[in-house]
Amino acid sequence: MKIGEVARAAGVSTSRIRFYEAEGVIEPAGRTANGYRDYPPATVDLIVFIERAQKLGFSLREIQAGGVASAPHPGACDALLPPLRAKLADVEAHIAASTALRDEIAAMIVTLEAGEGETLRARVALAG
Amino acid sequence: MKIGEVARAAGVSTSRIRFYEAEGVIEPAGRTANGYRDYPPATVDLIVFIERAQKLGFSLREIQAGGVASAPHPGACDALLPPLRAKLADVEAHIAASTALRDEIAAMIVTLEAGEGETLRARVALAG
DNA sequence: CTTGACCTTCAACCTAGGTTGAAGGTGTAC
DNA sequence: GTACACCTTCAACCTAGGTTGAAGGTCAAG
Repeated sequence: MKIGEVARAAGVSTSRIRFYEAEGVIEPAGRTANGYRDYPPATVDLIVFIERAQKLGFSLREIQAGGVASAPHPGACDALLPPLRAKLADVEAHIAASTALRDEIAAMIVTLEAGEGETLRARVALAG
Repeated sequence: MKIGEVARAAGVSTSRIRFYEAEGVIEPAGRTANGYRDYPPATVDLIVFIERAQKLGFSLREIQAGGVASAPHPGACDALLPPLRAKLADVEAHIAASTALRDEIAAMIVTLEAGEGETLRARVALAG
């Protein structure tokens, strides 16, 4: 598949695919006689996967390190477990912090509604 | 307070404080006769607050738009109510998204632990 | 044979959130 | 009177994840 075909199929720009390749996130494409990149069809799924992983909060470096691009056989996917567990812990901490923030903002609103503006700054400073 | 004092008290660099001021996230400091910035002590709390909000996923622009820096005297604090309410909704949406993300990551871990590496690609591709 | 849609490389630019460094003024202490 | 910490501005640099544009090669259609 030419880069444009892959791009359309995966819903990304061609420049992004070249960028991924240059960064080593996906494997270098083969080349046709005229020098055009020639991708295997699986590249489309791979790019969709990468997009998805990014949305899950993984950086391209993490995705690359996870060996996603070169994880053909089941065994190699095990490399994804440690970063996934770490990410899970991150996200859980984040949820806890966000929940605390929500409560705090709600409390600030109550304070303001009660007309006790002066105490707001103190509340903000003390919280967290 | 001079910028260095504020920086030490808040645990940030002086360059960062100048940066915040330049970006309009905090109000411009007054100046002493020799041209040094002169901050009110409350700036320390404000910077601590900004740090905290950032850690929870708010951008400087959002913090700025929230009018945090210009929350002055009690009366004007009412101006904070609408942005605060908006922020509350944001945070709640954020929590919901993070929770969904957590569940998804947990599901991926389970898939990997079950040794079904081949299905990971499909799961990831289909999710979201 | 030229038009238009592709493809190539490389370099420059973008946002976000800063840091680093050069060049210079200020203030206090010995 | 000079050393040293502190302040000023401004410009350049950094990572991340790309996009945009210039300059040019390729290919099928009309």
